[in-house]
Amino acid sequence: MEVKDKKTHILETAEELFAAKGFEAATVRDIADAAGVNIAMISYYFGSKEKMMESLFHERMVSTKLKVEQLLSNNTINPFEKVEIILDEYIKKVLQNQSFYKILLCEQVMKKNPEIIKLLKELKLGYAQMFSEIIKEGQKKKLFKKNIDVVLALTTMTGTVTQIMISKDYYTEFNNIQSTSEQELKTVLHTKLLVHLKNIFKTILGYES
Amino acid sequence: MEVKDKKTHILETAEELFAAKGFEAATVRDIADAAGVNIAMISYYFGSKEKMMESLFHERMVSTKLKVEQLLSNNTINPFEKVEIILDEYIKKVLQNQSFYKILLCEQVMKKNPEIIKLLKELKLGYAQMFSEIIKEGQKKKLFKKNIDVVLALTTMTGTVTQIMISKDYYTEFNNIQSTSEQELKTVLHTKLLVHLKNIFKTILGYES
DNA sequence: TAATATTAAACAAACGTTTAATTAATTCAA
DNA sequence: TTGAATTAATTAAACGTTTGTTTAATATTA
Repeated sequence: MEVKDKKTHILETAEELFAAKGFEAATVRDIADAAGVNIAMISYYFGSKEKMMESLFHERMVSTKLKVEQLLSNNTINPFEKVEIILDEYIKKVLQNQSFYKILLCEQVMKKNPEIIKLLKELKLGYAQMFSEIIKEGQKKKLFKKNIDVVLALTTMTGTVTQIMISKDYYTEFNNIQSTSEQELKTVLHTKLLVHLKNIFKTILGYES
Repeated sequence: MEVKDKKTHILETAEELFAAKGFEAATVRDIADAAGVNIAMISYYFGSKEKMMESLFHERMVSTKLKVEQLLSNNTINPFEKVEIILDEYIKKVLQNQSFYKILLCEQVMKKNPEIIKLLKELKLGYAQMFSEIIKEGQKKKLFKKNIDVVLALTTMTGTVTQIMISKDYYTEFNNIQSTSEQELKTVLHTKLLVHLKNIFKTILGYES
């Protein structure tokens, strides 16, 4: 196996264990064993357990920014359709990368690692800035109402999706959903979340289709 | 100091440290030092660190149930007003007990302690059941629309409020809010959240005032 | 006097990290 | 293309700390 593949493999293993047990409870021995490598390889490759976590965040947060900027500059799509795309992409992203978003959630609670806090802040404010421009565009075209609270709107998006992720067992149990596969459940949740959030955002933005 | 006061004091100290550092990272020495008691007192009073955490959950989750049942049986309040009261109470509760709700969030992610999972499940399903009855009442009176997704609605409530709690720094920074005190910020957030969620719930429930 | 509360010290186990030795891979003049 | 020289990867073992918990002695209260 190539070096980069091996690093990636360790990082993916660590990601799952961090999400399942938490950063402190997931020991380097756990991770090394699960990844099938010697315990010393973690210091060798990443420097330390903490830096391994930072590597994970760098790795996962690079892919987020690109698509969005293309979306912004596209003038053939109307503002609410852009919002719909953002909702769709975000839901997809969270459901497909649940482990990372669980870690992200806990890191937001603790705020312990300064490097991660910095990354998170960039991401959040960047996201808000971008969303803010879409809203301005919609307001200029008289499609959206005035005085929209950008952060509060985004909070409802991230909050709702994240909350479903960590409590989907209750969702399936309360609604008597017997999904055959995990992938099928994701599809159901994606659809329901999208409809739900689209309606909410119509209200938030004052948009009438 | 009385025994019960001392236990409570240790539990409150532990609550803050669990929220700030996470369960694993907050050591019994940290907690004992911060509480000003000998380290052995934690095993003496609670049995273990894990049981101390369970004690905390028992303590904090008792107070939740009472008020709600009174609300349900009150026939002088119309269903949407009941929803408004639930929103108001929930926002207040989270903002006033942020440490506990941070811990709660992380525990929902990890799902490690079976005793806590059990408590959480009871609480969540109970809450959904109660909310479901209010909705049925509203539907019977033709105030609410049909086919309302109870869990998804509650998810937006808990998700939005929780998310604001863990990212209020971004909220204040993006909106240039220079609050003089923490209490004042809570008041502002409470008001904004309540208006925001009321509007969302009008949409979700199909309620027109 | 008996039960309870509190203490400092010690406990074994587990933690993240490092070491020093060994194996594998790469480099490059002959 | 070969084969010694150099670098990189991998290992088992050990490192010093720190972990949660317990002990046995002492102080306090009932």
